[in-house]
Amino acid sequence: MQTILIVEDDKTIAESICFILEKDSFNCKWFDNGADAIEFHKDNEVDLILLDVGLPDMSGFDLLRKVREKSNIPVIIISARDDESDQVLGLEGLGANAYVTKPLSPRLVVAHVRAQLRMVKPEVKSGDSKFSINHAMQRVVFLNQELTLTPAEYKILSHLVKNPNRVHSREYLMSIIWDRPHGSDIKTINTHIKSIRKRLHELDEDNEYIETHRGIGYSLIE
Amino acid sequence: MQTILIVEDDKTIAESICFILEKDSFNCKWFDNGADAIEFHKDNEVDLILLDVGLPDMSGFDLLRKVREKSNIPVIIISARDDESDQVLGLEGLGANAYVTKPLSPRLVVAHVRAQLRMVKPEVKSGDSKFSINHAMQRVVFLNQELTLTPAEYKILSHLVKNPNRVHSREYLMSIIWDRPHGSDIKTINTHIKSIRKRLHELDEDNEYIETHRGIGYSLIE
DNA sequence: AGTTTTGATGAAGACTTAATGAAGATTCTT
DNA sequence: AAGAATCTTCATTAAGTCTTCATCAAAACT
Repeated sequence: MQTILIVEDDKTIAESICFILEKDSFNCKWFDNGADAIEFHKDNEVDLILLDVGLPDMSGFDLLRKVREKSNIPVIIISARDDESDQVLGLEGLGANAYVTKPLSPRLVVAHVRAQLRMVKPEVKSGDSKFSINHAMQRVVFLNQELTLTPAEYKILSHLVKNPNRVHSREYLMSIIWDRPHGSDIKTINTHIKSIRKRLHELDEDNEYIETHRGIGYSLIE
Repeated sequence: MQTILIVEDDKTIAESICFILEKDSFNCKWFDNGADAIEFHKDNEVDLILLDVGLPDMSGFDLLRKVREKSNIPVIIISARDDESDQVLGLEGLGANAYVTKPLSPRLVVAHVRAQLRMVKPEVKSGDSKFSINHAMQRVVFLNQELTLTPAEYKILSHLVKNPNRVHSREYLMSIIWDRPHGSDIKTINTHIKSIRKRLHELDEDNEYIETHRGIGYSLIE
């Protein structure tokens, strides 16, 4: 599931876009101000940002600049101003990837989102991974054996398998386990990772597949 | 040199876009009809297509369909019609990557072109630097090897890599390490730099990449 | 050259973060 | 409601990291 971050102070617009995106099975996260959005982006995996340039607390361009310090994900700018110089500044100078102007149709926005994500994810499916997922059975297959996992373990490991070779923050992994906010300790993840590692070691003692990234989280190595 | 294919029957528009693109050191090829453009695309390397949907001999969407049979290069659609359903059809159905409507400013078109090409070729690094950043893994890549860095080292080095050839004061580098004020000795930076240098020397003994600027700070030389 | 200032270096100790094992709490099943 | 499985928390240990300090080396200044 891909996460779209929408930064837009107009609740109506945000909600209608979210509605369509979620129907299209995207995970949609809305913020009505830049500061919270930056905070979220810092700790979470975001696949694309929809950004209104006219925010109450900071310029959308400032936000884009901040985001670009950390990642290269596609950013689609939403603007009321049909002003060319703004567009050029956003696109050219800061690396936004597309530009839509208000009034906008949610369907068009979703089309843009899809167009961008299609570029970014060329779906790298290589056959030589030691992991695969048996969706129907809700099992992770490791070295041709089906692992016996608890629900939480399955959620974490299958996500790691689907997105290998990148760091996943503990916060993000937490959000995968529960559907709704749940105020429990971040260290819970350590324990789940521990038990996943234990199960992997039962089938392959010698290798470490889950790597710890101090201060951040974990990644699965292929 | 990257080649842009322009398919546009309005000579004035085509010429002004070509003019700016070529000034921007793109190689620009113009066709006023779809058939010739398809012919050219078949036998030549094209990096991006600018496509007017209102062509005399065939629908731009038909052309896009033909192009997509062969390649996945970015296609930017130029349209006089500001009609949503057309946009969605082009973007979603056939895999266009961006959409601009007439009347269009050549500068904006170039901005879109750059935005798209940046996505496709993220590894174009002008001076083919020996450094790059693997965001997903939160690692700095040096001479094609991923460096093992502590969090503080990663923060410092990745910042230097993103902003090479300029001096960064110790104070500033300190501020990068911590989120909140932290009253510790400025000389801490020296120690971090020392250990970064040590790691770099493990992969390249002979060169010094981090330069000391007495009384100020450090810089990374590309 | 001699003095002063600034940076490099290596190592020790303080501090932070993660792994571990086990116990308690919660949820699910029967 | 009992029992089993699972999830979360906790205390402890282990590992890794940051900062400081003392000492040495290099550069700048007189």
